[in-house]
Parts: sequence; structure tokens; C-alpha cells
Amino acid sequence: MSELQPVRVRIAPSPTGDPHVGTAYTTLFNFLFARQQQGKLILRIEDTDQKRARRDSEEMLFSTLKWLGLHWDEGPDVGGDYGPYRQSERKEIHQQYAQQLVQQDKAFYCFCSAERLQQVRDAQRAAGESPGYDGHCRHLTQDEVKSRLAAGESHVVRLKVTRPGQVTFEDGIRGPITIDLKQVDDQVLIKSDGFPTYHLANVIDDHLMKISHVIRAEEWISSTPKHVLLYQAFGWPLPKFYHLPLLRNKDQSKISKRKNPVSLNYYRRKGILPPAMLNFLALMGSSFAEDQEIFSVEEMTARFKLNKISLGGPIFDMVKLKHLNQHYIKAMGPRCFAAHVREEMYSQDFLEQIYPLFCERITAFEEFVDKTSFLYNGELDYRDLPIVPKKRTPLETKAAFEKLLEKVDQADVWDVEFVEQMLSGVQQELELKPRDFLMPVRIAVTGRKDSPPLPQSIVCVGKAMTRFRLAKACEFLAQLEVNPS
RNA sequence: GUCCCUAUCGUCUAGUCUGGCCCAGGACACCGCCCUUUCACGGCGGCGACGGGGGUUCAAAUCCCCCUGGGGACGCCA
Repeated sequence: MSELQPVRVRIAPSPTGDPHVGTAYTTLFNFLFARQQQGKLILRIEDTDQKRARRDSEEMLFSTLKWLGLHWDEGPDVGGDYGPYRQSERKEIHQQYAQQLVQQDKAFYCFCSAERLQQVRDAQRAAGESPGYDGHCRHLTQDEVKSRLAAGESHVVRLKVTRPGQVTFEDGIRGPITIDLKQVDDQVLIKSDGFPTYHLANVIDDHLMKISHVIRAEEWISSTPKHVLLYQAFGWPLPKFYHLPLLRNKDQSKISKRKNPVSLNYYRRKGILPPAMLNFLALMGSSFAEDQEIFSVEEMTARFKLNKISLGGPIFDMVKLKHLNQHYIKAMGPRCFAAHVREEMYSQDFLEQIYPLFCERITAFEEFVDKTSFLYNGELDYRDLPIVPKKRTPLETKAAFEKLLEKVDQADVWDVEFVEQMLSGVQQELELKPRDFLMPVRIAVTGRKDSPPLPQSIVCVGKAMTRFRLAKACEFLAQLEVNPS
């Protein structure tokens, strides 16, 4: 393609929770394209959801992407000419542009309550119609709007979509996509807390940051018309759109933590090497040669073809990942091998962290490896362990784990204090005796009856691995219920 | 329910645009054999796919249509 403008691509993660494998996937493709075109990769934090965005998630995202070797040219941490790169710090800009649309009668104030909107949608669904905003506040008089605003009524700003009509845009991988405006809602632009929605902020920021190619996940296709409408309303040129296929669970649904480990921290902890992870991700949806599948980032950069991505949703296959990882382990050589074990498994920090737990539990270092094995093992074997307490059923135990899993997912810190509260919280909520709750959890998370104190053990095992083991324990219990042994 | 995307071995894919070189190639997994006092690695071989139906054509995995399957979206989440 002939690019007169410099290539500028972006990744726009929202800092909620653990860094996601899908984020790495999208980042990799943006990264490869930017490098290949000698363009720039911008990292923009989309933290306009004040209820969910967390600063520590942002930190974790940075360090994880760096671990993978995915570097960006502009971002909140490295700066750049188009900042700020955190959307929450651009609120005034977004509001200003929203105002502009209101003045031009391309957007309007809406005073509808969330409850009313929910009722409307429910009714529409019940009637077999597609749910959407009913235009209730579209035609309020200027005077009415003014007085309700003056009265401090809670409100949002919505885009005034002029129907009938349709929007056609070009997807660089799929070709033209046409969507009827019947399917496009009068999208909220500014939320009642004054923050912009994704749709508004994303369009404004992409334009202001001179983004040339929007490379993002397929789930955005159906909202692209909203974005196109906004570009048109502002009179801005469209970037090129490329929608990447969605990574899938084994059952082909969109990859989710319910069915698959999705935290990059899990894979790091598991001992997946960055080049293996990148190589694996790169193979999902694209092929760089007919008879080769091992590629360095340099080779991938040279051979990458953005417009030739296969669109069947690829299933995230751990077995293949491990195969590639083994290749990289064999290729890393003794020096890297030793360095990796020392830095990732027996790091100074980690050993100091676990010292208090094990110094009183070993009498000579010959016991160290065995006693600490649960910190390094992945999936555990629960057979022959009393994971179900006496007088309790597998299903009850499973229910307790599921409750705990919910709390784990909501966790935004991971320290002893938090884990203690989490454990006692669930135990009390379920009205379980300590031994009927704590021992099963201990076995689920550590695979043994004699681990160091549970909260400390759980902290050391790590959030991602704890989540994985609890989920696996649930599977084990479900199977035990069906097929008691 | 409505709309959009999508469809080659169990999985990741090559081939599809520019029909014939494809009774479909590679990799993972699986199975067998070889190497090996075990395991692993490695080598060799095997199993295994164009979702179905119409059409266009001398010729279709490749182009068109319908059906079916899968997925996504329909939020003051991104």
C-alpha cells in the first residue's frame, strides 16, 4: 500500500485487571506492522470507566508488555508529542468536542435514567425487536434542555444518528462492510459523570494522535459505524480499519478466563518464554512461510502481511504453545537457561519472600526443592488427597471454590492481608467450619496437606496460578461427583 | 430476536484474490518403527480436512447463490 502519511498505530488497553493474552495478541500485530512500516506504536490507556480503571493494572500492563519485548514509541510512561496518553487526562478535550457536536445539532442531551433505558430495552427484546435507545430526549426544546441542565439534572450526551441510511466502511482484511443505521444506536458520547465513552474518546484521540491504521479485535466491527459517523460529524478523514480475529476457547467461544487461563502473568509464571509466546501468537491467523513456523521477531517483521490474516477464530492451543516453548528452551543455550532459572524461578526477591515460610520447615537444603515444589508446579494432581472434607460433598466444595474464584477475580491487590480477608470472608459467607473450607483450599492451591500458612502460600503461588488451580480443582470435583472413586 | 463477521485434517495453517501444477502441502497432537539399558530429544512412516446443496465452466478447495455450523455485537464496559 502506498502510504503518504507516516504509519502510526496504537494499542488502547483499558487498565482493568490482569494483562490479557488478547492484549498481547493485538499489541504484537500492531507492533510488527509499525516496525515493518517504520512507523510508530502508541500506547494509550483507555481509563474512562472510573469504576473499573485501576492504576496498578496499568503498571502491570507496562511491565508485562516489556517482558514480552513489545515496546512502544509513545505512551504515558515514555511521553511523546501527542499526549497526554491517558484518556482520563484528556476529559476536557473530549467534552469540548462533544459540545461542538451539540452546538451543530449533531448530538443532544439525554436525561433518561438507566432504569428507564433498561425497561425500554427489555420491552423491545420481549417484542422481538432489536434493543436500542428510543429517541426519547431527541426532540426536547432548547428551553427545556436549558432549564433541566440548570436544575442540575443528571444527563448524558448522545449522538444524533440520522436514519434511514447505512454506513459502509472498508476493513483492510475483509473488504467493505455495510451496516444499516437501524442497527446503530444514538450512542452515548459523554456519560453522566462527565467522562467520554470509548466511542467518542477513541475517535477523538485517534484523530488527534494522527493514527493511520486502527488494528483491533473483531468484536469492534459492529461499533465501527458509530466511529465512522463520528469521523464524518467532525469532518475528519478515516483511518484504515483492520479487525483481527478473536482468540477462542476450545469450544470456540471468545477466549475467557472461565474456560482458559488468559492472564499473561499465568504464562510467565508457568515458564513460557517471551519469544515462544510471541511466535505462538503470531501464528494465530497468519503464516509467514509455507514450510516454517519458528520465527524471530525480526523475521516476523520482515514477512508480516497485515492484509493477509486468516479470519477463522483460532483456538488458543496450549499444547502447541508448549511445543514452541520447548523449541526455544532447546535453543536458548546454557547461559540463557541458567539466567532464566535464576531470574524467573529463583530470583533474589522471590527467595527472600519465601524465606520466612521455609526456614523453619527445612532442616537441610535437601528438603528445599520438595517442600517448595508447589510454588513451581503448574496443574496439580488431586487424586488421593482429601480435597473433600468428611461429611461434605464434592459439589459443596466446588461451590466454595467458585465463590472464592469470584473474589480472586475481583482482587486488585494480592498480599497476605487481602488473602486473609478473602478467605475468612468466603468462609463466613458460606458458614463453613475452618477445616471444611481451609483444608480443601489448601489442597486445591498447593496440592498438599502440609503447606506453610495458607494466606502466605496463596500469595506466593500468585494470583494467576491460584485462579488456574482453583478452576482445575472445580473441574476435578465436578468429575468426582459424576464418577466417585 | 436483529444485524455483522466467518467456514480446508482434532488443533494452527498453506493453497482461494489471479479456476487447471491440489484425488489438497506443512506443523502440533495421536499411532507405529528406528536410535536408545530408562525417559526425553532426534529420524522415518502412518492416521487425518476442502460443512451440505445448487449453479457458472472443458475444468472449482478456489467464482456465484442458498442452507447449515461457528463466532461477535446490540451497555452511561472497553
